[in-house]
Amino acid sequence: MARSGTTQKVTRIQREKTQAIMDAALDVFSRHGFRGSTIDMIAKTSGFSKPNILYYFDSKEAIFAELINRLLKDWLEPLIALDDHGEPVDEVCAYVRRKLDLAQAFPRESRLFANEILQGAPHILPQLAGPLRDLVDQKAQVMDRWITEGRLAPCDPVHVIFMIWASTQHYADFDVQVRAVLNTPESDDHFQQAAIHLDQMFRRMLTPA
Amino acid sequence: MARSGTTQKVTRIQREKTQAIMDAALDVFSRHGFRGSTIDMIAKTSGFSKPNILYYFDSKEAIFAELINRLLKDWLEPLIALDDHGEPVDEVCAYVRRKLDLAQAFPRESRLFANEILQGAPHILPQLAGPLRDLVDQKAQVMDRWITEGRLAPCDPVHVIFMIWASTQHYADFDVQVRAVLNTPESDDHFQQAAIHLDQMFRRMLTPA
DNA sequence: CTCTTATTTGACCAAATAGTCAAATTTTTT
DNA sequence: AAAAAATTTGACTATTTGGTCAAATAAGAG
Repeated sequence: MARSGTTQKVTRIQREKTQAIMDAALDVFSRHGFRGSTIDMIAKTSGFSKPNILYYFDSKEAIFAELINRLLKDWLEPLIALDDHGEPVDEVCAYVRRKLDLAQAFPRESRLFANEILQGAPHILPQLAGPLRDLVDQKAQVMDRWITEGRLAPCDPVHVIFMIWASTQHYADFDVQVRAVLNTPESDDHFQQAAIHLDQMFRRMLTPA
Repeated sequence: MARSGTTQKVTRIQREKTQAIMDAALDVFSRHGFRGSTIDMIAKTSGFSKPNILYYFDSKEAIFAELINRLLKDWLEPLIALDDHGEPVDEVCAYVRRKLDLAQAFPRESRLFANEILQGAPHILPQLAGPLRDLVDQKAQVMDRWITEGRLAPCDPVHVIFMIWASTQHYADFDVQVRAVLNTPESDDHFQQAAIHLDQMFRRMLTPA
């Protein structure tokens, strides 16, 4: 018996299988969204039978929920790491860089998140209005202080944060479009270009006159 | 008999109904993506019966295709309007403004497009690699000329365009998240804030030293 | 090795879904 | 007002889908 959330010895097989299933599910959900994905797709991708998958997870819903909850933690981390004792412009640019690296390293996670938000965030709206908002407010306050100290150019910190999210995640979420426009079906070269571009731009935006 | 694409007199009812169906379909597809949407949802949203919808469109696929093809035209227009005889920074900022207005006025279209790209652009990849790429290349050349003339700050024009797309569409596609973070469930106030913010930022990015 | 527990799956079910069709109804034409 | 054409829909089919279950198999404890 696996499944239930009660305290129970977790076998090696359980650990490995749940991980493999979640990995396959990430593949599928990130491409097709929740409603567009089927357990059969996850079964095929992972190589396990459908009943076997449902032995480890109660439902399709449960797989998705588990995925997105783990995701949210990693998602906040780069912003948490923004250090109010650091050099303002460098700190923001370092944050941009961390977000871009995350988009490059975890494009599936980024797309999963984008899909969820596009569909109205049915699973994580509370977390957005709670922990995420609190974190953004807190870091926006830090940036406001930097502005009054004349160490950061005047701006609307929250919208700057939106701009960072948008312009970094774009390279993961709109990957296909980026590749089509740049005519680079293979290779991740454009991430290097993007890193240079974004650093340059955010420096200009935020360096005090 | 409606349906077939051959030349045929189009009745008033045909015009009105196809329009109503496409409007309902936009609602549904933009929220759930292609695979996550059902003809029944479109039927319920539009108030017509399912067979009635299939009287006007050959298939679910056909409705989606029609929607996304019409969309693509409107999508390119703001960039086409970027005038190479205008004042560089003003031109780019005007483009930003047009894109943001579009995101505010047509959020469903923006989400539909985002959904399509997220899923790998199965329906419009050729258009991205064709007309879109050509247009972007052309406008990037204009911007490159402005840079050599010293009328635009040095930058990578294509990535600037990506940045414009990302940061404007963010307000439509990630609407739920924006509202959650700003704590403004109602009202479109944040679009006004965004307009000011984006104009300020892109001016700083692109005004020559 | 043997007993117990954990894992795996083929066969199945009920609901949802894309799409069909003939018959009924409405609109337009004459 | 008829006749012809266009529109509408209830009932239907075949397929897909989320999920169940009992029986079979594999792992682990003693």
